[in-house]
Amino acid sequence: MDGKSAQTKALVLDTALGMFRTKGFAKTTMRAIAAQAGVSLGSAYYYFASKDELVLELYRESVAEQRAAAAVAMDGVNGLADRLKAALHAGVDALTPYHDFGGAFISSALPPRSALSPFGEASREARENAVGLFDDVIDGTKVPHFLRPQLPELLWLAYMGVVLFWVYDTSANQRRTRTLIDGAAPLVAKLVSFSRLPVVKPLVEEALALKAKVQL
Amino acid sequence: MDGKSAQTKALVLDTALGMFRTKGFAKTTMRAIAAQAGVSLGSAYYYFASKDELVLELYRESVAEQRAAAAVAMDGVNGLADRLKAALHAGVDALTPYHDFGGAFISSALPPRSALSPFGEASREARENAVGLFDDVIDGTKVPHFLRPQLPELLWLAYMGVVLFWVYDTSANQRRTRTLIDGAAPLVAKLVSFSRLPVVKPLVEEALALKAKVQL
DNA sequence: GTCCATTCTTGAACATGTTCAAAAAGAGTG
DNA sequence: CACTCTTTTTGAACATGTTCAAGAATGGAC
Repeated sequence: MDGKSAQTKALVLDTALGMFRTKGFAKTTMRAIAAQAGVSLGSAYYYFASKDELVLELYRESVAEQRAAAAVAMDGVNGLADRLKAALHAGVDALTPYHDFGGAFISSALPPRSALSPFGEASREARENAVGLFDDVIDGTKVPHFLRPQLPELLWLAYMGVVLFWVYDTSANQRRTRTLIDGAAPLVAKLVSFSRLPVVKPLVEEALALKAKVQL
Repeated sequence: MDGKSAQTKALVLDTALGMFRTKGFAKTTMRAIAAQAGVSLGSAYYYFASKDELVLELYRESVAEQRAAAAVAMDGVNGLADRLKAALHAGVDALTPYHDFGGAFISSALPPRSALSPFGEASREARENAVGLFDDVIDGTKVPHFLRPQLPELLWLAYMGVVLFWVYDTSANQRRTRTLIDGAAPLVAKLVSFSRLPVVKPLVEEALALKAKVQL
């Protein structure tokens, strides 16, 4: 963990991320990463146990980028619908460079055993960061208090769905995803606001109870 | 496509599926499949272009099993909640042998480019079968007619979510998934029935419109 | 039966993620 | 410096999915 080794690790990581961005995930070979970084294949594996671990770093970086971009985009914006819209668009914007290898990412990320799994231990920090993004979204909006504690996580889950949709979205500039965001954000906001109504509230409470009961 | 070749193909497939079930997906090698089936590696690849294609067959088979099992389980059961519950439990039951390599399956299945993608062309037949399952579920229950055409596909989407949850569910016998089904089925039924109410209906209609607008 | 085209079979070769034992470099101790 | 222990580096070796060119088997046309 000394100066020298930390430098090498960072060098390998930067090289890898750069190559992922330009060549895509599958086409970027561990050998090529090592060569370009000027270290041996074995050295690359000394610092990163697997190619997936490299992607995990990318994931962390991307989550941080998304949160930062979302914070900027929401600045001065009021109301849940608009804040949500701004945050999601900013998030997707930040993801854009990775669209081409989104499939590969999902393939590595979703399997439960994977270190990358958004639900797993290794990515807890990143996940908390991502859920925190939706804390930021809610911040300063009116949310029924019985919903408040669970809402960020629910929104994060929904966002995972949006990201999944985005991965599949081959329309130019992912326009369909934009349409989805523009349509879904006001819907979610209405749903949240309607959750106060006597007809709806029990339903929502039942759903929340189920979520708690079923939670990992 | 003659007698002989069809036989060889079926032999390879059966061998593969059997080995997937007993050894798991990752541990089952193309070489081992070929050897056990008594053909050369190249021959196996003559019939199946990739290991994934083998999994696609497994998927097709499994969907058919799920639908059949669900039909039996729903026999004589009335009401959306109960029919849904029965169908989902039967579906998950049919999936049980595959739980161990669910992760591998997802990893192969979800990437958009994959022949296996549940949303892709190659699996259209299986998907239609799966959506048809939820046609069976609705059959004979009271559903608001403005919802009726879209409901099977929506339920299928939700079911995809349940399956994803199931893949991650490491509790004994996937008990958490069972809990989820038992809780979610009545919720969905209530939601469907409430969708008639004047407060809720516009929301649902907006959601349906968005779905149509965004659809692939 | 002979010939040709198609279908099927084969195993070697390839690419790439990963492992590992050995060696080199570094750091601390006397 | 000499010795030892740890950290780092290395490239060969391995496993496995996949490709491919060459050959064998098959089936029809004449």
